[in-house]
Amino acid sequence: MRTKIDTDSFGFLFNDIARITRGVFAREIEASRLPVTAAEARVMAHMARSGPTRQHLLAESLGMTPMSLTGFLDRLEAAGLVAREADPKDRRAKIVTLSPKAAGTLAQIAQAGERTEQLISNGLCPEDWQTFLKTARQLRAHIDGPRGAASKAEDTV
Amino acid sequence: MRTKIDTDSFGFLFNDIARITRGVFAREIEASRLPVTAAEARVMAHMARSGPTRQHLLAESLGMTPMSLTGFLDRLEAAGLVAREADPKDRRAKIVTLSPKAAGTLAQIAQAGERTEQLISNGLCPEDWQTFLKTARQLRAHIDGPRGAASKAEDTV
DNA sequence: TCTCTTTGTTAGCTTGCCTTACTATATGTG
DNA sequence: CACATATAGTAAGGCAAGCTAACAAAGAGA
Repeated sequence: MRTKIDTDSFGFLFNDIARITRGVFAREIEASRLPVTAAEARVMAHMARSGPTRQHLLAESLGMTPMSLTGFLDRLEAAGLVAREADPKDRRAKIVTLSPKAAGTLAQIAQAGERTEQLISNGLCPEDWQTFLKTARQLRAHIDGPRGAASKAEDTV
Repeated sequence: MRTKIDTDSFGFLFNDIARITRGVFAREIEASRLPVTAAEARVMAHMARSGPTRQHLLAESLGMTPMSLTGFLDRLEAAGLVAREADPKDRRAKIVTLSPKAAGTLAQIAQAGERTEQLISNGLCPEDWQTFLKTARQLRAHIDGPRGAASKAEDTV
C-alpha cells in the first residue's frame, strides 16, 4: 500500500498555498489601511455580483450558514459598507445592499488582490499560471455545487 | 484598468478550493474516527518527513510561531501520538518525535487524504489534474521560501 | 384557526493561528 | 569570573472564521 503521508499531497499543498496567500493578502490589505478582512471582502464581492439579496440567499451563495453571515454583516454594517433593508414582501426578511462607500473599498480590495497575485505568481511562467487558474476555476465550479446548492438530497443523518 | 472585484480572481478562487477541501477532509477524518484535525495532521506529516527535530525548527518548517506549535504538540502528546524528549546537548530544548502509535494514524490520515482527493478531483480529466498538481508544487516551493525557508535542506539536530 | 416552516438573531463553542510576557538555560564579553 | 544578551519553550489571552442549538417573529398551508 503506497498511501504514505506526504506533504506534497493535494490537501496539504492547497492548504499551504491558501494559507500563505491569505497572509500576503492580509498584509496588502493592512498596508492599504482597509478596514476589512479577506472573508469580509469575499462577502462584499458576492454582494457586488448578486446585487441586493436576501440574507439567506447570500449565505447560500457563500456556502456558509445564515448565522455566520450575520456576524460578517454586523461588522460590515458597523463599518458603513453594507445596509440591511426591510423586504417589503416579507417582514421577516432583510435585503442587504452595498452602500455607496463600498465601491471605493471594493476597488481597493481588487487592487490588493492583484498585487497579491503578482507577488505569488511571479516565479511561474505566465502560460502555466493561466492554465493553472483555468483548471482552478473548473475545479471550483465542480465542487461548489455539491456543497452549496444541491446537497439537500442527502442531509438525512 | 481591469481592477474590478471578481470572485474568479486568484485569491477567492484558492481560498474557496481550500475551504471546501478542508470541509471534505474533515468529514473523512471524522468518518475514520481519527482524533486529529487537519492542522494536527500537517504537523505530524512534517515530523514524519523531518525525523526527530527541535521544536523551533519544526515550527519554522511549518511556517508558524513556536507558541502555536506548542499548542498542537500539547494535544498530540495528550493523544499519545508524539513525545517531547530532552535534548542532551541543550537543556532548554526539546526534541519531538512521533510515537510508534503515530504510524497507524498517519496511514489513516493519508487514506482520508486520498479519498478527499478523489472526491474533489473526480470531475477533471486526469491530465489536467496532474498538470494542476505539478504547478501547485512549483508554486508552493516558490512562495514557501520567502516566508519560512521551510524546504531547508538539513534539519539534522 | 392552528400548525408548520422560514428568516434572522442571541449565545456560546471550536479551530487555527497570533502577540506579549515570562522562565530556564546558553553564550559571548569585559 | 560576572554579567549582559540571546535563545528554547511556555502560560495567558486575543482574534478571525466559521459552527450548532435555541428562539421570536412572521408567513403559508390544512
